[in-house]
Amino acid sequence: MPRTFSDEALELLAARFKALAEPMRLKLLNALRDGEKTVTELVEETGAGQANVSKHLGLLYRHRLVARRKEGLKVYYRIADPSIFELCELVCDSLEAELDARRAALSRR
Amino acid sequence: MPRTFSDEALELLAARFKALAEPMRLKLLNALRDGEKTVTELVEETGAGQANVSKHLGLLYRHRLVARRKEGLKVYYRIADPSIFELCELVCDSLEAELDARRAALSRR
DNA sequence: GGCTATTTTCACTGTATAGTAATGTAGTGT
DNA sequence: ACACTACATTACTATACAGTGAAAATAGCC
Repeated sequence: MPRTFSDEALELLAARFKALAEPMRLKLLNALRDGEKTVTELVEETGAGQANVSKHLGLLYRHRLVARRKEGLKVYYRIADPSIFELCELVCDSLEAELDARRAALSRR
Repeated sequence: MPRTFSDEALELLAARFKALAEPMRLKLLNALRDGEKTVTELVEETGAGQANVSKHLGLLYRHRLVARRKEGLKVYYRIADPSIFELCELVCDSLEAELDARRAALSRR
C-alpha cells in the first residue's frame, strides 16, 4: 500500500536527497562509518580543503544526518541517521542492475 | 558487513541522488505509480510547463529511472526502477523520526 | 594578557541547472 | 501539400551552491 505524498512531503524528500547528492558529502558520511572523527581527521582522510569539509559537515548537521560533540578544541562528528547506509545499499543494488542491463544490451547487438 | 565505496561509486551514488533531488521529478515519478502516462497527462497532473516536464522526463530517462514507449504521437512514460519507492519510504520514515525528535526537543524546554 | 590550535564564517568565482518561451520535429488527418 | 497535435530541443535568465583563501570566532595553554 503506497504512501501518498503531499507536495510538502515531496519538498522534504527532495531536500534530503539533495543533501546526499554530493560525492564529497557521501565521502564524509562513509568516513564516519567506523566511528566519530574530528574535522581535521576528515580533512586528512578526504583530501579536501578544511573550509570545504566544515561547510559540508555543517550542512549535514543541519539536515540531522550527522551529530557533533565538542571536546576541548576539537569537534567530533558522527553519523546521526544510520538509515543513510541502507539507502546507499539500495541505490547501489539498483545501479549494479542498471549496469548489468547496459552491458547485456551492448553484447546483444 | 558494510560495502566499501570507491570514489567512482560515490560519484554514481551522488548522481542518482541528484536525479531524485528535485520535487518536480519526484512528483512525476509519484504520478507514474499507477501506471504509464503520456507527457500531456503528466503536464496536466503536475501543473508544470510542458517543456519543463519534458526536460525532467528526459533526465529521468537518461538515468534509467523511467522507460518510454512511443505510440503514434504520444509517448508513454513508466517507472523503470521500482526501488525508487522503497527509497522514498525509507527517507520518509527517517524524516518522520527527525520531526518527532525536533518536536520532542521543543516541548522539553 | 598574548599565543596557538581547531573550527566556523565570509567573500568571491565558477559551474550547474530549474523554469520558460520560442522553435524544431515527428506523426496524423484533411 | 497543409494544418494540427504531441513532444523534444534550444536559448535564455535567474538562482543555488561547490570550492577556495582569508578573516573571525572559540577554546585551551603559557
